[in-house]
Amino acid sequence: MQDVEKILTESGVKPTAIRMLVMKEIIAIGHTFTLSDMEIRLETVDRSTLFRTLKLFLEHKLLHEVDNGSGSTIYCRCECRSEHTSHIHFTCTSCGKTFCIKDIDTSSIPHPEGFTIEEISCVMKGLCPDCT
Amino acid sequence: MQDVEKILTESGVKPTAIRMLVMKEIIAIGHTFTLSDMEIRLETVDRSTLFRTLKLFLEHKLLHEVDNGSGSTIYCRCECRSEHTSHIHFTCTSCGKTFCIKDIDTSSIPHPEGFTIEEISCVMKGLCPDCT
DNA sequence: TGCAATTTGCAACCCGGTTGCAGAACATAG
DNA sequence: CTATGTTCTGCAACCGGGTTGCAAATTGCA
Repeated sequence: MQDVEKILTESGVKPTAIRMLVMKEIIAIGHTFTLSDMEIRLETVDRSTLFRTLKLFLEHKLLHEVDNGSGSTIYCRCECRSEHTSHIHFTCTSCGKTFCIKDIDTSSIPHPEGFTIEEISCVMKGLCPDCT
Repeated sequence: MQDVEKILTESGVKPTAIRMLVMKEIIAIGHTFTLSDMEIRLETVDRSTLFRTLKLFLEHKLLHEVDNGSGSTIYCRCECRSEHTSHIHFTCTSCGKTFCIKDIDTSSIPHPEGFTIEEISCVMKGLCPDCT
């Protein structure tokens, strides 16, 4: 188990009991998750507190957001959080997990002429290696 | 003005007054739109009726859906609706319009190893030619 | 220990999407 | 032209995710 308190303080987040609990859970989950996932796993913690905690983590780069078009925000704590390359995400239609595909950079996607690109969001859906 | 009634009947949609009104508005808009856009433009028509009408149009391939991660569904009636290649979409951060980029096929995006791809959703954000 | 600042929980709201239901419009048979 | 069954529409209400105001609890520090 990584030192949760250290992770928080190093990112400038005051390590309250709840925040450490949430970070511990994030690490336990391993892959991506939603606010609802967290609500279910940490029943004792209020929805709004979880929301604010995850928002704080986002601001401090402890997490990043993935948009897979499901409508609900997906949070992800993967190693790429310190890098600045934007990458593709993959959502498995069988197990529901979302993955960061770190080895494909979005800059390898052809750019349309006449448009100035600021951000690329690319999500693939299908079967992950475990579900194939 | 294209013959709205003909467009509907040819797709197997019964051309009621409201449906013709909606289709006329879709053509007038020209680019993409949301349910809320339509609500504002056709104030006299009920939200649920518009919702059901657009859903019907989707089913009959008179429209297609774009997911730009905004949470709300974007509808689009572009020429590509008859083609089966999936393409990239672009949302302008200045004027808010969403465009279908028909000349870039999503199959040109590198695929990750071990994953079976069923669907690719790729949305770029930035400035459109008009706003650059 | 005491007080100010921060964090948390509760309740409520917003917004987009969606549904059940009843009445309106329509189409068809007699 | 009327009666009947079907389809369409509007209303009201609900759902789920996100978000906020506020008061109570907790925390940090003098």
